Amino acid sequence: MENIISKYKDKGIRLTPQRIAILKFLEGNTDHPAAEDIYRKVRRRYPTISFATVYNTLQTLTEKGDLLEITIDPTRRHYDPNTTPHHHIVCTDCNEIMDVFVDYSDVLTLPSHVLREFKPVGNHVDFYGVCRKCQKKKGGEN
Amino acid sequence: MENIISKYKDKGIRLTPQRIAILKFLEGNTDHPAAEDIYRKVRRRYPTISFATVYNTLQTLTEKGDLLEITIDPTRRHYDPNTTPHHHIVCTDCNEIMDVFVDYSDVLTLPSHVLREFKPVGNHVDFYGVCRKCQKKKGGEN
DNA sequence: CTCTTATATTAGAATTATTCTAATATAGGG
DNA sequence: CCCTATATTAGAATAATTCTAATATAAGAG
Repeated sequence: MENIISKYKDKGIRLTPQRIAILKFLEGNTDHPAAEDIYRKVRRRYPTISFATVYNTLQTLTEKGDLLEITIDPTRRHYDPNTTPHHHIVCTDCNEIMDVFVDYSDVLTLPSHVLREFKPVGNHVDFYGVCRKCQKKKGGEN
Repeated sequence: MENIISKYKDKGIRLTPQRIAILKFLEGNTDHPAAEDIYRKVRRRYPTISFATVYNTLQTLTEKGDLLEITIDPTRRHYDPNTTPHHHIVCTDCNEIMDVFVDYSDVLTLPSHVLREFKPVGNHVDFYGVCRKCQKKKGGEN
């Protein structure tokens, strides 16, 4: 936590108690929370926190490059404090998301006619699968 | 168009004029339209069509496996009538989406600890880049 | 060709995620 | 300890999608 504070002291972002709570919740979190998950958790300690604060903070962190927005669930944005390049596998049944730490950048090459139209700046692989819990659930349905 | 009709005759989906109009709009379309794009277009010929009809039809087609939902723009779902496995590159500036027809399945392997938790069923690569139009626009900003 | 009914369409309301607003509060440098 | 630029807040606004329940119709049966 001290590290969080020192990390942001200079970046021109004010460390309010609400922001510190959000940062603490996010730090090391691998659950890929949505804004509402963060709101629910932080509200336990700061009952008057508003969604605007949560969204503002998430946007600020994203702009500073300390948070990634994950667009893999069509119903809501998820956030990932791990900003090292990595990928995700989502359960097609329950939408659980797991990290995939493999660097595919060498093999994800683009054909020249695409490169003629786009200057690539990054990539992200969405894997789809069925998690163990849902495999069991489905097996039981037969 | 005859092909569309015969294609759906048996599938247990009724061919209403609205659905035919949606199918015709989608057939061969590579623009990755959102529901609203489809609604606007079809409304020109069927001014009373409702969003419910558009969404219902898109869902039906998706369930029949004849349409793909693309989750790459956090603000809305896009649809792709090309159901052969392929990928997309999105402009980070204007959100234009272009198809990428490359089969990466051989190289997109997953580590064993992921395979222990998930049974993979597919994958999709999101490439991010800047399209030519926006490159020019940005160049002009300096 | 007409009847029948299961299925589709419709207008509009409801829901849900996200953004906006404008009034109030406060972090943190001086 | 002040000052003020920035943050927080409640609540309204917006926008995509889903729901509802009344009405219409595709298409198979006769």
